Amino acid sequence: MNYWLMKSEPDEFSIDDLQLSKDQKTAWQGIRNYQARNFLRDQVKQNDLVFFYHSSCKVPAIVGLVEVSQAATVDMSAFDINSTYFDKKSDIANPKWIQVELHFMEKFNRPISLKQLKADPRLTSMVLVAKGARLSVQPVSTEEFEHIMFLSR
DNA sequence: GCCAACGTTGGC
DNA sequence: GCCAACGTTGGC
Repeated sequence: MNYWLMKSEPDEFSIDDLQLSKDQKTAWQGIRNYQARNFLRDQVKQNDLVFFYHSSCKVPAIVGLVEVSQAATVDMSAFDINSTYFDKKSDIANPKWIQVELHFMEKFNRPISLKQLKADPRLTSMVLVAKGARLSVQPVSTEEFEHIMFLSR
């Protein structure tokens, strides 16, 4: 079992959008960064737990917990010319981009802001708080996971 | 909206 | 394969 953090801009897709969706599941499409793609392809497994992070918004924060309901499959949005995630250099005979499926678990009563995460001495080695960390799919250690779950209660 | 940090592209 | 130029991310 591994733990992850995945970023989403709430204006695009928020934890509320996921909770209110029909089956509370979403295809996590549009990852167009190789490091993030490699995590999705090689390490993110079914039943892994994922912190849902809101980025590029008023209060950047971990806002909830989701579960990987399906491991890596091909992200077909790369071949959809009408998709915002269309990648004209992507070849359907040799798919490059990967998606997973996420399932809603909970929305935190107490979201944990980036400010709070940065200030916490137990979280100084989190990928998220590292300078210039832009990675949109990133690993979370067991210790970090448990501490953040504690903070959310 | 600014801009620092980072990733990608492409000329050489 | 280097690296300057460019594009993107994302906090502030």
